Amino acid sequence: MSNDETFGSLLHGTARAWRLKLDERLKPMGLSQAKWRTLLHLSIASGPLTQSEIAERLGIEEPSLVTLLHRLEKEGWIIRRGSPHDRRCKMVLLGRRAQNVISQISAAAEKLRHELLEDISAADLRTCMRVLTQIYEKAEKENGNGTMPRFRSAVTVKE
Amino acid sequence: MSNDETFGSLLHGTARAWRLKLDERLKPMGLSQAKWRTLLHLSIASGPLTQSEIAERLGIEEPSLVTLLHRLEKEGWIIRRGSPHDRRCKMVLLGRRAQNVISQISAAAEKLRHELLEDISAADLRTCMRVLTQIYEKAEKENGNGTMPRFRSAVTVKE
DNA sequence: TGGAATTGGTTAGCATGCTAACCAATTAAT
DNA sequence: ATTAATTGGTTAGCATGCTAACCAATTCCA
Repeated sequence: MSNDETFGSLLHGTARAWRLKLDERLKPMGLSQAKWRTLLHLSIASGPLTQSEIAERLGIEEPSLVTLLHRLEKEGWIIRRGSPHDRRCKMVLLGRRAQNVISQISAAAEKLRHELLEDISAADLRTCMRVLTQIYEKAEKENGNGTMPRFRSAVTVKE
Repeated sequence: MSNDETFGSLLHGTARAWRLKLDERLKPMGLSQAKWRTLLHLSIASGPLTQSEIAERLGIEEPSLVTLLHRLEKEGWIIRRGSPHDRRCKMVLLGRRAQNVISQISAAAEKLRHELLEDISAADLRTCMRVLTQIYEKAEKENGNGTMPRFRSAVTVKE
């Protein structure tokens, strides 16, 4: 009868476990996932980003980002300044405090990824990523939802 | 340099897309994911569950469940009643309203699962589930976290 | 060019998760 | 048996997500 939600549950649970694990490690430096992901995207970008650009990369809605940025700003992680070109926009850039920990964030994320994936063969990992990408694209399609994060040609294994 | 968070991001995004898709379909009947999952677990269980049992199955903390049950109770989905055996416990059972939609919930969940997975070969799906299970177990291990949902021998494909 | 549509950001109000701190009931230990 | 520890549930307070409604600036088009 298949009344358990096997795959969805597994997918959800695994994503959650991964997130919790990283949160747990980054908590000592005062960062949650929402925060460190924001900082990481800012550091990867070439130059400051607008809020809508950040929201799009994080895959969250603008209003969610607003409060997130409020917290980050209040805690000195980022700086917001108006754009001279478009007075609607606010450019977001990394504050002093953030610049000093970006490398630690990346390192921790990478270390965790390595730990969690080390036992998995490259072939299996590729298959898994391909399947996830397929599911993702299927779920996103005809879904009207314009704020999902984009994945580049994601089938690239770095282990 | 691998400064993007490929796998974690993909995992997270896919889980999110799946969840949003189902939420979207169940919203018309007044149900969010947290709610329908609770109802489904109650319907699967043989007899009423205590709150801590539900929390464990959902993989959330007790306090999170309290407010969730409050909402469900207020809306007539469930009933809470004290246990005669252990006066600390509250038994939770499905209300009238829920009994009438359980089958629709399962059907919608199953339909979505089918849609999202239909293009994927059984072998790939098995591989993917095995990988996810491995990651899950690794992430959960030495993690002290006692409230993660348990996955049975999850490598069973139902497509 | 001047009104209409779009875009960027905000606030308000809610849903859903968390931890910390607590009470009451039960169970374990001495 | 009485105290200590554990367990089930709650409240308080916060973090993080959402939609709806809104303002202001920009862009589009007739």
